[in-house]
Amino acid sequence: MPAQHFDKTDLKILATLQRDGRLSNVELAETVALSPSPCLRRLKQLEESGVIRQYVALLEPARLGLGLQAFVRVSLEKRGTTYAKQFSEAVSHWQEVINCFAMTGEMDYLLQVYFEDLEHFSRFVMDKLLQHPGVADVKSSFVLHEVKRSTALPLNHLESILS
Amino acid sequence: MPAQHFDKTDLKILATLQRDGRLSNVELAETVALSPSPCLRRLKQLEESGVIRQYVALLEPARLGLGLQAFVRVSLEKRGTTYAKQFSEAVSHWQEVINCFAMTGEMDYLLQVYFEDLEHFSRFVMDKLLQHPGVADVKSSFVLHEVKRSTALPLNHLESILS
DNA sequence: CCTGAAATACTTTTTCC
DNA sequence: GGAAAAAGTATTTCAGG
Repeated sequence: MPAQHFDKTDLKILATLQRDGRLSNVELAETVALSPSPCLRRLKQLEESGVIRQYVALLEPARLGLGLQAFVRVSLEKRGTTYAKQFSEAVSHWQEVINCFAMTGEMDYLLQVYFEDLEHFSRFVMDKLLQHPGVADVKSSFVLHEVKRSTALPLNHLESILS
Repeated sequence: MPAQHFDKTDLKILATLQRDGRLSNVELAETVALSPSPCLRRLKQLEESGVIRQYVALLEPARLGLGLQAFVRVSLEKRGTTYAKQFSEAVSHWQEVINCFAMTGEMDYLLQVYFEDLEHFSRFVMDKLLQHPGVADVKSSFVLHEVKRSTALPLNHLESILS
């Protein structure tokens, strides 16, 4: 699954949809300087190839009462892969956890989590994380403010590949 | 900007759009068991109130040649707020940086970054991060694999508020 | 591989109940 | 909140360059 062949127009389409995922095909075609039919052809191809994974609405955490964002570093006791599997399974069910990555370094997992307040956070750590079998260590850092928040991946490294 | 008043239908709309941001109003209305007109009324209101921040397409990093994901913890020398402002400004221009948070704890900033490979990563650290005035320390961890990847915020904590 | 045009099908929007 | 009508767009296909 290496990078396929994209031309400039493909990259424009991807860049545009990363900013506004609700554009109609006609609007998209305009912004990438193409007529609707080839634009739609390309779009379908990009969707089917899996480069475009999903279209989503991004919500504002603060407006939903989720005023506290944190990153939690978790390490597990090493007993084969049993704990790891269990932990992955549990994480996928915990709704506070938006993202979870298995990491290199001192900690095994990095969790990105949202909470209403510190009490909510405390319950999460006490009742879920620390109750979970194999969890050896938990360290948390809280987000003071968001300097940059985005979902858009860089694409310009692909521009050099094409003419 | 605390949580406004949402009823069950509002929450269904938000939950649905978090999963599929391209649904038309008619489709959305069907899935939340409402007719199109009140559904559109609610949607517009949710958009204008700012709960819905943006609609985006999510791309697949691996398909774009971005096989290396990392979290970089940065601390700055403490000299008033000058360095902090400069750093925030720089970060917003660095395309490798998807997210940047000012944090509590040992490190001042946590950066989520994507790279083609280790060489690309190395250039970023050497040429950008370490060249930047005031950067005192840089520590990196790499993502081994994604256990959970999402953009959907939890909403069920709001359900208890309503009847 | 793109353009343009034409037909078809939907969606949005509005008004009223 | 629902229904229906009207207007406006989008999608899709096809012929042609």
